[in-house]
Amino acid sequence: MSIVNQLQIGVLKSLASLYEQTFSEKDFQINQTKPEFEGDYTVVLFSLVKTLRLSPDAIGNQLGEKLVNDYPEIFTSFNIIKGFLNLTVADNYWITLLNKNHADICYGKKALTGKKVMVEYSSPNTNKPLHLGHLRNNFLGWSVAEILKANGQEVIKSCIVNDRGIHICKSMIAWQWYANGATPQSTNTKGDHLVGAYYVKFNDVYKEQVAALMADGNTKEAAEKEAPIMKATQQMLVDWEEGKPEVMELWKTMNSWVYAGFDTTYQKIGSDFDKTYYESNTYLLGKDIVQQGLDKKVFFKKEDGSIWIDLTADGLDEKIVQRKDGTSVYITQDIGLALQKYEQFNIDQSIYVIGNEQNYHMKVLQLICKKLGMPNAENIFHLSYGMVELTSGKMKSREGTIVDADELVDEMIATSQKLTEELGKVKDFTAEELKDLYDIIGLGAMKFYLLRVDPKKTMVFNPEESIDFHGFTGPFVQYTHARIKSILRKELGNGESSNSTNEFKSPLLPLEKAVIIQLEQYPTALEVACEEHNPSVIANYVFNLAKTFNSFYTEHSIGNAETIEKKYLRLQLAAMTANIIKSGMQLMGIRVPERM
RNA sequence: GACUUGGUAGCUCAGCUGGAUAGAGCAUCAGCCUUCUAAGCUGAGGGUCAUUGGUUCGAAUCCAAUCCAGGUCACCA
Repeated sequence: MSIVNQLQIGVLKSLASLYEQTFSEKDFQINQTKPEFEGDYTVVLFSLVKTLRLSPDAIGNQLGEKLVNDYPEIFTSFNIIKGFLNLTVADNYWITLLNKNHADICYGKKALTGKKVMVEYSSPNTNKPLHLGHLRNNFLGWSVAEILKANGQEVIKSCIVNDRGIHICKSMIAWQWYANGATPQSTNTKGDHLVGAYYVKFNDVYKEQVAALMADGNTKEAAEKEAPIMKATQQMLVDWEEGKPEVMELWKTMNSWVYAGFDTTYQKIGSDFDKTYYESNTYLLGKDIVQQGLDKKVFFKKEDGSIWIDLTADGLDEKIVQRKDGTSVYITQDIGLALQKYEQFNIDQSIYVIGNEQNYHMKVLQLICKKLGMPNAENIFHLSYGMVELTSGKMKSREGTIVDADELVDEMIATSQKLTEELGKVKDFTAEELKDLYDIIGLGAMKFYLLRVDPKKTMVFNPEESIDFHGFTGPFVQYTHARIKSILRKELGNGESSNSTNEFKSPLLPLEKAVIIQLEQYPTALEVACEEHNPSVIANYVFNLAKTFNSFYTEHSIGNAETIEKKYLRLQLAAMTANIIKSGMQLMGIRVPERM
């Protein structure tokens, strides 16, 4: 149990016995004591004043007295300043904590809860390569999945691939017309980039054709409809739905190129999935549900035969669920897939990592599922994240300001290589070790940069800032880890960590204590990150821990500590810091090097 | 227009279930490498927490209104 929890319980018990009144944790607040005051944790007394009709000083004195008396192994002294009861936690409490947990690489992780969750993320389209926005999505989804696991949940990572539809046909037509049979092999191009290039080509040609038609006197609408390349694309979609062999073959071939490209990227960035859905398999799902919905009178049919749901009573609009020609729309297959997920995997919760532009759509989806009486419909959770913008504004494909994922990854790795070479600290590494190190640092910097911001918020990607490896960055944290490891190697060899059960007689120094207090908070940070589905909680935690440790590190020597007891204490402290840094960074998919 | 999210230092972001003098990184300035890795550390300057009003012993935090910015409101996905 965390120290804050223990204090909470202690205060509750003390209040009950002192005043014969029952309180709840919400009746008072516990904060970490501000550095300018003496003490470690603070109980804010104001909120108790009214109900107890006593002065803050009186309450504080009685409460402080009782706590120190009843829990001598935890609290050693207290002081009261202006309604704040500051308690000092016993050195022994911290030392015991260190002794017990310094070598535990699972510190903070929770036992299995039995809860089963699916996290869907990534959701790429097979007509263009991944970009910066996908990276935020991937890192977020992956990290949230790991955070849930660390909190004892069973997680299935899933991905829905958007592999069909008019946009896919666009790149297919353009390839057919202009590629002369070019393949990834013949052009030495990554498959997803090759296909993406023809998607761009489509748009260029389309624009030209529309302009030409308008010059001939057509209206804009007519021109957009009549442009030959668009007509051909629409015909191709019809052919695809009918399963016309040559179209299917082209579709399969081009998709296979894209998948090969995606695989390379996913492998590089460390994204993986337990289950992949393909829209070409799921787009017909949900059709029978439409009929059920009609029977249940959740849906209604309009005169033209289209089927709708009326959500106006819930403050939303009417929404179509099936076209008049009987074909299903986007939301229909989403309903079908949502149901399938629950049925196939028997999950308790379904998390969708999708951009906030789809907030309305996801609200509608959940509401429809509820109205249909689907089990667990209330456990559909949209993890809505903000867009990534550039310092110059939004990414726009038309203006060529899309930041390509592969290029960005390469650039980050190149930067880490350059910096590593300049610093020249790992000259004895083999070529293989070096390559691995550049990956660790470059990818670590990128993931940290994208995960350190609250997912809900729109964030700005600044290229110069992203390749700065100082301050609030992944490499800073990695560096702290490497420095600790270097000490541990020197002091302990490659053997076990220090596990001496010395009695530490000298009091903890402020910086020693500051580090241990933060170590103690890791389990709480894990819980918060889980509840909020928010990896930035971990990023901030791990950064602050590293910063505190670095202050300690420059001020006090570990190898040449004042006494042998101090040396062992500090070795434990360093080891535990390294373990937690490693564990926290792992939750974000970031590796930490032994040296850098 | 309706719904929705946001507005905190020059920039990027924490803090938001109300508590002590609002924090961090970058940038700027001044220092610290013959002792465990300087990708580090110490310090300085920099704020009308969008505005106005309300609730409260106490408001960046809660409520209301206003201003500004983003998103959505498709028989697109």
